[in-house]
Order: sequence, then C-alpha cells, then structure tokens
Amino acid sequence: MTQGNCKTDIKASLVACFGNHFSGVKGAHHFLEELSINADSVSLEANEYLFKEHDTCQHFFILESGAMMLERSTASGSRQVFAFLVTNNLLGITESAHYSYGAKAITCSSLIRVNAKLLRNNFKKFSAVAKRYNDITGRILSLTLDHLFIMGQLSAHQRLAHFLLDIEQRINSDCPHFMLPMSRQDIADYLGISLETTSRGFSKLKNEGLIKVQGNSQITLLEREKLCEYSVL
Amino acid sequence: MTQGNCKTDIKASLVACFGNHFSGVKGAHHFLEELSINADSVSLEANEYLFKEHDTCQHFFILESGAMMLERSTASGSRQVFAFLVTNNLLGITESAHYSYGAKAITCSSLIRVNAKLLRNNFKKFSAVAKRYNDITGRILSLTLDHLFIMGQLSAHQRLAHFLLDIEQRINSDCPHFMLPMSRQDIADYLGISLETTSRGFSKLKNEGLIKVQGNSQITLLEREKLCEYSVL
DNA sequence: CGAGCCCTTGATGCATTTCAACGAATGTGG
DNA sequence: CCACATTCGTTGAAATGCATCAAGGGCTCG
Repeated sequence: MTQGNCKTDIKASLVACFGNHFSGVKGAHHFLEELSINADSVSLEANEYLFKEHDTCQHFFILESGAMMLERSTASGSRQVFAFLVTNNLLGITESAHYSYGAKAITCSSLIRVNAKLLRNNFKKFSAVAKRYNDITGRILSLTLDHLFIMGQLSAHQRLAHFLLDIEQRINSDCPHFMLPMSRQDIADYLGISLETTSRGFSKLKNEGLIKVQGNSQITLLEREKLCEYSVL
Repeated sequence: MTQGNCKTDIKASLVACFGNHFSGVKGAHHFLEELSINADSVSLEANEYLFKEHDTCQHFFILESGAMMLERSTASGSRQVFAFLVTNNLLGITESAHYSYGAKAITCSSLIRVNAKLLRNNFKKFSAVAKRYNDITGRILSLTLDHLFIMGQLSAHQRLAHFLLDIEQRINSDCPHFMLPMSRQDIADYLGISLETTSRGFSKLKNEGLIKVQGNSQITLLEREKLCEYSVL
C-alpha cells in the first residue's frame, strides 16, 4: 500500500462522492476545505487489502480509480462478497470500532483517505454534512436490502442477469459494452452461488443471444429488455 | 390503525431506543423534550400494515410493544422478510422519499410516531443526535450485512439454527423458553427458504434434541452450544 | 514449450422445492 | 354439543436446481 500527499483532485472527489447538490449546501465549502487538508491518498495493487475484517476503523475512503470489493470470509474458507465498488464510491462506513468486512482491491486502485473522527466532528459545525452522510449510509442500506432481496428470491441465473444489468448501470460507460473487473469467482461469491453455476449462467445467456462475451470479461448486453424480464420474478 | 395522544412513556421509549448512554449526552434532554411533544402513538391489530412499500415516508416509529416485520413482495406473490422487530426497535429509516419495504404487525402492536423532518432538523441543534442517529443506521446496516451473509453462505437448516439463536437473544426473556410471534411462513420468507423446509428444520432440531417445541411457537433451546456449532460454517 | 491460472463443460449426487395428503387446533352454525 | 370449514403445521414422494467432482481448453508468462 503506497501513500501520498497529492492534494490534486481530492476536493473534486469529495464533491463527487457527496453528491452534485452538495456543493451548494450551506457550509459545504468550508467543510470540503477542512476535509481535503486532512486527507491524503492511498494506492493499492490488485488483490491487495485496504483493510481486513476486525481491523480498527479510523478512516473512511473514497475510491478515485480502480475497482474494489467488500467481503467477509469464514473459517472454512468460503466467502461472501457484499459489494463491488467503483469510482466515487465511499467505503469504510461502520457503526462499531472494528470493520465487519474486509476491503480488497480488484484492480490497481487509488483512494482518498479521510480521518473518520474528523468527519464526525464536523457534524457539530456543519449539520448539512451530517444529513448528507446520513443519506449516504441510508443509500448503502437500501442497496444492501436490494442485494438481500435478490439472494432470497431469485434463482442462480436470474441473479446473474440482474447483476449484469446492475453493474452495467454503475460502470455507466458510454460505449455499448463494458469490462467486468472481477473474476467469475468474485461474482459467484457476490451472488451466493458456485463458480461453476456462474460460468454456466454466462454460457446460457450467451447461447440465448442475450449477451456477448469477449475474452472472459468484455461484456455486451444485447437484449436489455429480455434480461430485465429474466431477472424479475 | 388507531391513533392516540397518550404521552406517558413516550420519552422513556425514546431513551430506550436511542440507547442508555444517550441520556447523558449533551443536548439529549432538550432533544427528547422537543421530540416527545411532537410525538403521538399508533396502535395496530395483527396483520395490519403500518405502511406499505412505495408509501411516502414522513415519520419514523419506535415499537413500544408487540412485534412487527419489514417485507418486500414481488408481483408474483413471493416475499422477502427483511427483519423482525421487537420492543424499542426503530423503524422507518430510509434514504429516499418512499419506503422500499412495507411494515406489517405480526401481533397487536403499539408504536410511537415521530415526524421524520423534526428529527432531521434537530441535527442542527443537537449534533449528538445526528451522531446517535448515524450509529443506529449503521447498526441496522451491520445487521443487514449479517443477514446477507447468512443467506449467501448457510444451508437451510443452518439458517434456521442461526435464526433461533438470534431471536432468543433479541427477545431476551428471563425464562429459558420463549415464544415465536411469527408463523412458519414468515420465518421461511425471512430465511429465503420454503415453508416446508422450515418445518422440516424444526422437526430435525427437535428430533436431535437441540430444541423443544410446544404448541408450534413455544421454543426452548436445549443445546445452545450445539446450535452454535451447527449454525457456523 | 510447459506451467499455472482462469474459465468452461460434463457427470453425478444431494439439498431443497414442489406437489400432495394428512393431522392438529380453532372457530362457526345448526 | 357435535359436524364442518378453515387455518396452520407436519410429513412423504417426486422433481429439479445447484453444488461438487473431475476433466479439458484457452490464455499468459517465464
């Protein structure tokens, strides 16, 4: 893990993370100023951990570039992936003093690191920040509930179709096709199914002409409508 | 749904919900005063809805007595239960203007209703409230992640064992046995398994002498140790 | 070229769902 | 007070979706 002090774009990333509307909010300017002074950047290689489960949490992070994942592992070696993160996503939100999940870089990534106490102390000065932070936590909760719903109600192939639609939206590239940064195993652990079932899912969607797959990770969604139908109960 | 104005115990419930440590926090007294003035109570019969999915959310609630559940249904009639709630649990936290789940009374229940805007506006006056509210949201997120982990990694019978241990702790009665307020179907939808599998799970745990079941809902955990072993991967 | 990694595909077994019947508890009206 | 309907839970048998085991293909890198 490399650390740096390059302040360039730190403020821009904070704005991007806290939302477009935020910069107009009362006190936002001062808040960003204060935060960016005390922020620094972190770089990670692929497969490197930003933090592990049970680590003490003293910072929160904003992902500037790359892709990361949040995961929890069992003693027996199985793993649940909670989320995949892309540019401008916030990570490190937790209610206890220790993380209940680990954060691992999928690709080479760079992040902005902010002292968590500094953020919380700003609640007093800038109530708008508290609201905004609440919104973000609430949004994460909402996404987690969606994930939970998927896991409880959809079949393996439906989960995969849903995942592809979801990830396309989040990566939001301008080209019609996109690249999956994570492995089949990562996807399997995210969806709570086996590696093989995931692979079969890709093959099935490919054979039915709903998606195109090039070189394992270049994906094109050919029939978005049908994928939607497919991923709904 | 019945509404009332009985202020008795409203403050006590607020304290219980916001935590023991809270009453010592700076500004807490004034905050509770202000909140309790604007709070009223709501009563629900069993199977009645406090609110449904997509309803506009203007309040949050504290469960005073009874039991409730949060759920999301599909067009095809299947359902995912997100949580069971008992006395002093908070509900209605959301990041958007509309609920993404419904809240249904399992048994006859009474709740305290507080205007959500009032709470958020108090962030400005009492930063400690903002922190505390954040803690609660974070705690809910943490519990949801646990649930997600269960759903992704454990087998049907393991999920049930885990559920029983979990619910016993939350009900926290002084007697060695406790009563499940929810039906087998509710449990099934919470665990993402079928009604029949749930029932078979109960039978299995009963036959192996890990639990005792009386009249469908009176449960005694006979072998807590073994249940723990059982519910871990 | 061979080693190693990731992905795919096939075959088999098992866990869980689904379909179906039955039993227990509760309530209703004759 | 007893047939009857209704709801809820249990249990069995059959079907199926998924995991697991196992083998092979394609890619990259030394």
